[in-house]
Amino acid sequence: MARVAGVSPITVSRALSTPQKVKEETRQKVTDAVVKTGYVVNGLASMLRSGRSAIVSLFVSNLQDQHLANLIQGCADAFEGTRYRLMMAPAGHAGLGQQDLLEQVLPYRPAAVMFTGTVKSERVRAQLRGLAIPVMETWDYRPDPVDMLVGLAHAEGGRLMGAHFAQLGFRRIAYAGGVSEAGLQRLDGFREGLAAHGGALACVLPVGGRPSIGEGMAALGRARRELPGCDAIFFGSDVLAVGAMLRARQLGVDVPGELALAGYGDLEFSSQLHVPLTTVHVSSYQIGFTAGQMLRRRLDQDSVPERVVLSPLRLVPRASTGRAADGGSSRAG
Amino acid sequence: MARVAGVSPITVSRALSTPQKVKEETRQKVTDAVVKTGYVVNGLASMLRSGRSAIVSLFVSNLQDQHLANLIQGCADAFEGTRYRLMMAPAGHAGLGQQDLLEQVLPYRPAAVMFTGTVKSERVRAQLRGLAIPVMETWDYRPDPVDMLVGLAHAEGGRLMGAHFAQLGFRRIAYAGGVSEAGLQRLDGFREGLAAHGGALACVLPVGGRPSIGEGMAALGRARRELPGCDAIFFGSDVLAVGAMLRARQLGVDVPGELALAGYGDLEFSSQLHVPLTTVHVSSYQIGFTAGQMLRRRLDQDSVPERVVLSPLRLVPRASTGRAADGGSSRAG
DNA sequence: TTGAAAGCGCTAACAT
DNA sequence: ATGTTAGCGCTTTCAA
Repeated sequence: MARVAGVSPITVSRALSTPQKVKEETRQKVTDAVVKTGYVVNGLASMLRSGRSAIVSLFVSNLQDQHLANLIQGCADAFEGTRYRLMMAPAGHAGLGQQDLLEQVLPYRPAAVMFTGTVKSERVRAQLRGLAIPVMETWDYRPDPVDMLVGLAHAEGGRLMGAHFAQLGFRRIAYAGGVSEAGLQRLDGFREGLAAHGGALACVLPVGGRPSIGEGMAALGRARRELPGCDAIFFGSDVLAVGAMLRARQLGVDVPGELALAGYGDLEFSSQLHVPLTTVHVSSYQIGFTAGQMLRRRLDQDSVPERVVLSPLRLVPRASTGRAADGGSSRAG
Repeated sequence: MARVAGVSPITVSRALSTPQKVKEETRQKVTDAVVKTGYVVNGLASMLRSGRSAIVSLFVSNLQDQHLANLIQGCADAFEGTRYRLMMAPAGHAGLGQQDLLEQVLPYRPAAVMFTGTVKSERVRAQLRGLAIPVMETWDYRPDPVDMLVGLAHAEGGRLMGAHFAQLGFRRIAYAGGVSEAGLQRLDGFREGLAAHGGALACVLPVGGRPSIGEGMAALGRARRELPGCDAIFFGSDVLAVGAMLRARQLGVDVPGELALAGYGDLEFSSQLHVPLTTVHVSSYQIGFTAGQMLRRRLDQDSVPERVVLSPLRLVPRASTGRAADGGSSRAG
C-alpha cells in the first residue's frame, strides 16, 4: 500500500488520520492508492499501538424490555458519526456475576463502559474506578455512582403516584411489582406520596422475574385474595398493569369503578387499552441519548458539567384510575 | 507478568489459552502471577497477531422495533459463553449508504457480519462475498442470500391473511403498510391468498417511515376516504393496526361489525386490546437465536446443513376480524 | 512536510 | 513441555 502510493507507511497513516498534516499532492497519491488497492486500516493494530481504544462496552440486562431497547438505541444514536463502536458485553444469563462479566470485557481495553442499571457489587465498583475510564450507569438512580449516571428518580415516580392515589381517596391500596433496586425506590416513594396526603399502603405483592402479561394477571388474583376489598393497585410496570387489566375484564371486575389500576413506564400501548392506563411517563430513549453524549464529551477529554443527571418523570392520569378527563389519548414527548 | 511467574511470555500465553499444553505445576505458577498482578490479556494484540478476530459486527436498523430488539437479544444469547463479542455497526441515520457503513466496520476485521434485514445494494453484496467471512441476513427473505439467511416468508404471512379475509367474505378490502421489501412480499402474498379464495384487493395505502400508532390512526382515515364502504383492512404491522383500532373507536366505527382490522407480528399487547387483534405470529427472538447459532457453527469451522432457514409463521385469528372463538387470549410459542 | 527506527502485546513457527 | 525469534500493522518519537 505505502509502496503503491510511493510514500512511507507513516505518511499513509498521517494522510488518513490527520490529512491536514500532509501536503495536498501527497494526500492525493495516498487516496488514489487506497482506492486502487482497496486498503482498509486495521483498527486493531491502530488501537494497540496508539493505546487509544475506540470500544465502548455496553452491559445490557435485557433488550426485550422496551425501555432498555430504547435506551440503547438512544445511546447508539449519540455515538453515530464518531470513531467509537459499541460492543455488547455478555448478559450473564449463565449465572455469571458482574465481576466475571467485566473480566470478559476488559481484554478489549474499552475506552468506556456503560450499564443499563447500576453496579451493585462493591468490588466491581472499586474495580471500575481503578480502570480510570469513563463509566456510565443508567436507568436507576443512586446518589454515589461509580462515575457518571443518567437515571430516573424512581422514588419521585412512586411519590407522584402515591399522591394521585391518596387524592382520589382510595382506601385499600396495594403495590405489585419489583421490590429491589428501582422497585424498592418506587415503593418507598409511593408510601411517602400516600402518607403526604393522608393515605396508606395496605399490601405489598412482590413480583419477581421479568414483568409479563401473565405475571400481571396472576398478581391481580393475588391482590384480591390477600387484600379483600382492595380498591386500587399500583404496578411496578405497565406490562404488569396490562395483564391485570385483562384479568379484571375476564373476572368482570369494573375498572376503575370497583378497582383502580396504574402502571409505570408509559409504554406506547398503555394509552390504547380498553381502559387507558394511568401511569408514569419515562423518556427511555432520551436517557440513553444523554448518557451517550456525556460519554462522548468525556472521551473527547472534556469534562462534563454534571456527573449525575436525573431524567424527568411525569404522572399521566388516565381512565384506569377513574378521574381522567380524556379518553386516554394524552401523551407527550 | 512473565517475569513474576518466572516463565517466558509464550508460556503465559499457552497457560491461559491452551492450559492442557502446559504442565500443571507451571500453570499454577502462571495462575498465581495472574492473580497477583491483576493481569488481563490484551485481546486486541491477540487478534492482531493471530489473525483470529472475535468480533461479530451487527447491523441493526432499529432497536425500537420490538421484533428487532428480540431478534438481537436472541442472537446475543446464542453467543453467550463464546469468545465472540457483538459490535454494533452505526445505524446510518445520517444518510450514509450501506456501503459506507460497511467500510466503517471493516477496520475492526470482523469474524462475521449480521444484518437485521437483507442487503440491498449489489455492490455491497459483492463486497461482502469478497470478504470471505460468514454473513448472516435475517428477518426478511430472499432466495439468494449473500451467504446465510434466517428469515420469514412474508409472502406466506400475507397469503394466510388473504385466505382468512376471503373466507370470511369481506368485499372491499384494503392493505395499509410498507410496500417495499418485506412489505411488498407480504402484499403480494395477501393478493394471492385473497385470489385463491375468490377475493380481491380493492386498495393499497402505502405507509412509510417507522410504523407508529399515529400512522395507523391516519391510515384508517385515509382508508375510509379513499375506499368508501371498506369492510376490512390488513395492516403491515400490529402497531399500525392498533392505531387504527383506536381511531375506529374514536369515530364510533364498530370493529369488526362494520370494519374488520388485522395486523402483522403479534406483539404482546395485540391480544390485550379492547378488541383483540387478528394477526400473524412471528418468532423474532427465535430467528435471532438461530441466526446466532448458525454463525457460531460456521465460525467454529463447521459447515451448517442449511444456509437458508425460514422461520414459521402462524395466523392468529382473534375478535378484530369477527370470527374468533375466544376473547383474545390465544397466544403461543 | 516527510521519513527511519522502534515497539504496542501478543502468538505462529520453529527450535530444544 | 518450554523457550527463541520474529512479526501482525500500525503510530509514537525523534530526526531531517
